[in-house]
Amino acid sequence: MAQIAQVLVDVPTMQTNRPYSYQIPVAWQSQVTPGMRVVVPFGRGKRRVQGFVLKLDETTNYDGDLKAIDAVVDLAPVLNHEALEMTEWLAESTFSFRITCAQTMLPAVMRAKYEKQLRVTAQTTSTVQQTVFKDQTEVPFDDVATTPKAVSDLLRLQADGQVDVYYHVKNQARRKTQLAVKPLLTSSEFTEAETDVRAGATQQLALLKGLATLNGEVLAQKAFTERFGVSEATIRVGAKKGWLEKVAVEVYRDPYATSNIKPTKPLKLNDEQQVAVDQIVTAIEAPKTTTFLLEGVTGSGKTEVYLQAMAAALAQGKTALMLVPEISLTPQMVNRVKGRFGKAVAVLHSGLSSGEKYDEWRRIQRGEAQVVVGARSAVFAPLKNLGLIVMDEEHESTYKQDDAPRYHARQVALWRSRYHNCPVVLGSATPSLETRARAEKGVYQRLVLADRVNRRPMPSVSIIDMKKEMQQHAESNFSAPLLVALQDRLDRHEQSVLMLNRRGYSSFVLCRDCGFVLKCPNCDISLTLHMDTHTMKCHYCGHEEAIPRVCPNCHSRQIRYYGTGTEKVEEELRDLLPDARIIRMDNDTTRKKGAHAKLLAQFGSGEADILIGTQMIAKGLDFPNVTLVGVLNADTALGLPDFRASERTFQLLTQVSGRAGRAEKTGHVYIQTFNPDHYAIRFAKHHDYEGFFKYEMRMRHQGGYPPYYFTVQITASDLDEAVAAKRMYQLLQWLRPRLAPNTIILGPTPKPIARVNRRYYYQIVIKYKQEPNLKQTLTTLLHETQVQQRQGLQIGIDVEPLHFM
DNA sequence: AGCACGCCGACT
DNA sequence: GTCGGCGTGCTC
Repeated sequence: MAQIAQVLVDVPTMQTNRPYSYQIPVAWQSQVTPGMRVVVPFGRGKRRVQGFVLKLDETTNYDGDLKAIDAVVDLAPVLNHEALEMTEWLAESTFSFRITCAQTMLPAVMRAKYEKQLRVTAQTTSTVQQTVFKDQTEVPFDDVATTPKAVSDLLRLQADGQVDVYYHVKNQARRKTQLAVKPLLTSSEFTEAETDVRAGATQQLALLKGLATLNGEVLAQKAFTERFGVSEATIRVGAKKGWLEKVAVEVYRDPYATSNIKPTKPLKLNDEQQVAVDQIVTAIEAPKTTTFLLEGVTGSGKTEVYLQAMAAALAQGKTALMLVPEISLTPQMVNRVKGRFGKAVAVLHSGLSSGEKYDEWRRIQRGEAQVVVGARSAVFAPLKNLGLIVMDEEHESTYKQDDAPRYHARQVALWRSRYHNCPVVLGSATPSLETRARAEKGVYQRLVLADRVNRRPMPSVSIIDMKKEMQQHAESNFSAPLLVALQDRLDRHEQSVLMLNRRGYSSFVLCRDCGFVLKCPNCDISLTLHMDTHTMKCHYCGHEEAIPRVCPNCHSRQIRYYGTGTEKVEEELRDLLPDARIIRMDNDTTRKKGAHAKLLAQFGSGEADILIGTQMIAKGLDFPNVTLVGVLNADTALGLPDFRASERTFQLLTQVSGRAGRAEKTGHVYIQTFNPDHYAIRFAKHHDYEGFFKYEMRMRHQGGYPPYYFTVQITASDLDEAVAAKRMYQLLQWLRPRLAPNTIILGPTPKPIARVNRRYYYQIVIKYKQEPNLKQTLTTLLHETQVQQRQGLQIGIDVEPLHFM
């Protein structure tokens, strides 16, 4: 019997990024298995932390005294064999801690919360009882230890044995239970009991009849009272008479319980779709680790291909995972999948409460759900026997996590497909260059849906040169042609969608006399005006202050807001088209849970003529009556110092164009831009992905960027700008001789937003073709910089970063 | 991370 | 002398 457990402890540092051996108490030796959470003592004090059992051993090569596991948190492993292996791989490939990776794979509520408490002991004197504990037996350490003096006093008391330090390791995961009625007699016994009750006791008779019909099954109390017309009071009487027992049964928090979803049937496929489905199904049945790139314009029926391929996986007795960008995980999308697969579907996205996420996760874990639809982190869904992984809109940057572990869901999906020996389908109308290039080389198998379902034509696109417009009209967000088109749609009772590209753009306050711009005191960026709260906010650190009435610099009253927010656009449009009914969708109006869906539903049912929004309206929505799409500022992202700016602009414009004319009415798109000749905009006008791909590949080749090179970004930040800069130059010196001669190192440069939260950021970008020792080199780097971490210097490594700013 | 240990200055 | 400041090393 294994008596030693290798435990990964919840202490995210470089030094503790390895398993520690613990003695398993005899009583638990048959119970503890790899993948379970445990509570272990760690460190010289009385600290206790949560940990994951990685493996069991008979022996250990640690020659000190082993400590023993304090508590076992789970009855069954929460990380299976696959997850444990994935932890190792993920930590190594993203340069993050194993414990962080393990926690990332689980619902947030399964992360332990720690509370340091002070407890009374037998030696506690009444004076201490009064001063420290008041009338409690336990107080939070931080409540008492407020000053250095108080801390040293407490330490003395602890040495005296007057107080005891205790760490609570709290599992936040809570199961929801419901009161239920459990019959204690058989049906015939209930029928017999009817003769025993007093004449006229109709309620009790109803209760007995009800209990008899249950045939021993447990039923929720609420359902029982409704079905049999018995009051709670009567149930209490029944419990007293020994007829029934009130029990708590576990229930899942089902976020979609009240929604009424109609079952859907598979649609008839066109030839291209059929070819795609056949190829994928062949790979599922083989089974074979194949990566498909399903390339299809908006409206070409990619989703139907996914659904039918997923159905094939289920038919094989396997499971299916479908990843969708957070933003397109709309009720429409969920309903479509739930309509096809019903109760087999679990949904995971950020809109769920933490309890709902936990319950959905458990349904998957227990094998009660065979289909998972979800955003980025759903890629870790504990599905067993995976038959297919689908990643819709694979080019979306939300698939990359911005903080540690900085993983890309696509990489995780590919890893899992190798583990399960199953195909992956990457779908997009505008694949990322990396993916499309791999398809070109034959690494991925390309499937193309060139036709739109029903042969609908693509919308026509007009490019409007805003430089010319500005010369002719006063400063306005709306060009003359766009306004005419909007008025025309109003007259014809058709709907319009207007998109304001917020990337690289914001409304800030500027003094027209001295040019002063109000900036965040902590960060290096201008504050954004929020009319809803009447404050200036920093989008990076959350700093908030009042809107200035006079310029803080020159005291002029000519301080105005500048730039464009959705609110300002809405205001202007109400002026220009007073009769139009307008709905605005942005972070402010959709913050509340369900607001997003509600606004879309309003627009869908024709309660408004025009929908104004940010990027969030570019995806997933499909309204047949929308015949006009306007992009107010196509090129704000083009000015950003990022080699992916063109790619993002092209993708966004193509995507938003797809919102026009999805039904029998043809659509028209107006793109307002200051760069009408930019290739990203020209190719978007002609819906020419191939043209864009070829052109952009040439640009990437010239610039030495992905997919021709791999990239790694190293960031250093410090409260002192000079320290951050100096360390980065030292790092460059250290790095250069360790890397191949043809590897390019860019920087160090201050990040475009150099200061965030009072810290100064510097970055180095490594571009390489072949660096077999890179992993080792960077790991060494992390180990060597950990000493300086104490002094406040933070080092971050991002493999294949998506944002270079 | 969080804790103990150890080495220096300024106080009862 | 000792209290407590912080730099350093270690956690099974």
